[in-house]
Amino acid sequence: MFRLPSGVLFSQIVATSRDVGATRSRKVKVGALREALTQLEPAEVEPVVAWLSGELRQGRIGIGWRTIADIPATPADVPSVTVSELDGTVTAVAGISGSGSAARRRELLADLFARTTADERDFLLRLLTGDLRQGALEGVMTDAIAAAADLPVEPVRRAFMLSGRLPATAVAAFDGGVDALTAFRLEVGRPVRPMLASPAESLTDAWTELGGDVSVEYKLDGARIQVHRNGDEVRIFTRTLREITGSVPELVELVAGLPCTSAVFDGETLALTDSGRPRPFQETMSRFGAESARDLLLHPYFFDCLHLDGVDLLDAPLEQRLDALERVAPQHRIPGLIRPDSDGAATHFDDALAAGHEGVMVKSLTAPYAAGRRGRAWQKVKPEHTLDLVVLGAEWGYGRRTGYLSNLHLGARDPDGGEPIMVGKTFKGLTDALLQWQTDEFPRHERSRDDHTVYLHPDLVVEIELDGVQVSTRYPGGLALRFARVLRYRPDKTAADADTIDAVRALLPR
DNA sequence: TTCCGACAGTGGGGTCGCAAT
DNA sequence: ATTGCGACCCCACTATCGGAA
Repeated sequence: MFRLPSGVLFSQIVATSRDVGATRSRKVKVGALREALTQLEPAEVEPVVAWLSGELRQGRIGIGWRTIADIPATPADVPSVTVSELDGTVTAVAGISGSGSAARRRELLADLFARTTADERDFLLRLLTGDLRQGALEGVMTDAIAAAADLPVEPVRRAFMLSGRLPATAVAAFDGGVDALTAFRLEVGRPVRPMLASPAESLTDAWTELGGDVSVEYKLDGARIQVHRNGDEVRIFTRTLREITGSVPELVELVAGLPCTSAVFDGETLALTDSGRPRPFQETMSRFGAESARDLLLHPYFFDCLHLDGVDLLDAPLEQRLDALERVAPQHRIPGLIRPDSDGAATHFDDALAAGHEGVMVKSLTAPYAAGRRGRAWQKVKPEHTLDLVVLGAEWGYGRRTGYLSNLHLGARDPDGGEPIMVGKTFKGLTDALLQWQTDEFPRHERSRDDHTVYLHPDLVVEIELDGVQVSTRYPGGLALRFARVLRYRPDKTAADADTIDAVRALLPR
C-alpha cells in the first residue's frame, strides 16, 4: 500500500484513545498506548505523548468550552489531518494574542474542524478543554512509554519526576534508553515535581506509624514554592512548575542574599498581618498576578533543601536535608521539631493552630525526597469541623455521574426564621449508593428545577465536614465553606435543627 | 486471599490577566 | 468601566486496578 510521506494520521491517535477509553483494565490501556507509540516517527513522539496523556505539548492555549462550543463545522467524511499538521495548528493558535485574537483563534479552529471527522472533532474538543476522560493520563502513559521502549518503568518515572516533562522523557527513552533517562538529574534552575503528603487520621496515628522518628512542622495555608539559586540567578516555581519569579521580587532578593552559591529549596509562601499572623489564603493569592498588591509582602517558609553548593540531596534522608537548610537559611526555616516525644508533637500542633495556621506535617526523618510521589513518608494533620446544613438543591452530574443528582447546594438556618441561607456546594464524600439514593429521593422534595439543578424544599439535613469558612461575595450570607464534604445524612434532624448562619460565621478565622 | 498504593475522575472557592462589550 | 473567559492557586474524596503481603 502506498504510504504518505507526511507521517501518522491524527485519526490513528483518536482510534487509540477510543480503545483506551473502552476498557477499564490498566494493562490493556498500556498495551493500546504502547502500540500507538511504536508507530511514531521521532518528530511525532512529543505531541502524541502529550495528547494521549490529556495535554498539549504547548501547554494551555487559552481555549475553553465557551470559545469552542459553537464553532460551526460540517464533519469531513475521510480523515486527512496528520499529527504534524495538528501540532502546527496548535502552535499557531497558542501564538495569537492582542486585539482581535478571539476571532483569529476561532478562524483557525474552524478551518481545522472543517477538515476533521466527527470522531476527531470530539477528541479535539475534549483535549483542548483539558477533559479527555479516557481513563489514562500521565501515570498510565509513563507505563506505556516504558513498555514501548522496552525499559523498566522506574527510570522512566524518575526521569519524568526530575524533568517535569513527560514528552521529553519519552524522547529520551526512545532515543537513548536507560542511559539517557538517568542523565536527567536534579538541575539547578529546572524544577522537579514536588513531593506530596497523604492525609492522616490524627496526629497520634501519624506519629505512631512513623515510629516517632519524625520531624513535626507547621502546615501553612499559602502557596507551595520551589526556589532555585545558581550564583546570582534566582528562579521560583509553583507546585505545578509554573515560573513566578517575576511576580515575587521580595523572595528573589531574599534568596539572593543567602550565604551559598547554589541551592534548591522547597517551601511555602504567604502574606502576614502587621502582627505576624497569617492572612487569609485569598489575600496571599492576590499576590500571584504580575503587578498586583505589591504592598502585601510575601514571606518564605522553607521546609526542605534538595541541593546545596554542588551537592544533590534528593536521595539523602530528611534529617540531612534539614541540616543543610539549617546551615544556610535557619531564619527562614518553617517552625518544626526534630524527633519530639508525643507530648511535644501535640504541643506543636496546638501552637500551630494558636498561631492561626492549618495544622502540622509529620515527616519521616529517614525518607528521601520522593519527587512527585504522594506517600506515607509525609502526612498532614488538620483539625476537622462539622456542620449540619440543609440541602437546598442538587445539580446533575457529569461523566460517570451522568444521570445522578450529585453536587449539593447547602444552606444554613436563618436564626430569625427566614429561608435557609446558601453557604456553599459540595460533591465530595458521596458513594455510588448515596448518589443513587439522592437521585431517587430528591424529586420527592422538589420545589422547582431548571436545566442543571433540582431545587428542593428545605427538608433534608446533611452533616458536612469542612476545613474552615472564608468571606465570600458569591453567597448572600457573605460566607463560603472551604473544602466541604458529605459525612452522612441526618434523617433524625429537620431544618429547624440545622446549624445557623451564626454558627457558620463562628468558624471564620479570628 | 486480602490489603494497599497509585491513579483517574468529579468537581469546590477564589484570584488574576486579558479581550470583548 | 464592566463583564466574561480561561488559567491556576488551594483542595477532598471514591472507585478501581493490580501488585504486595
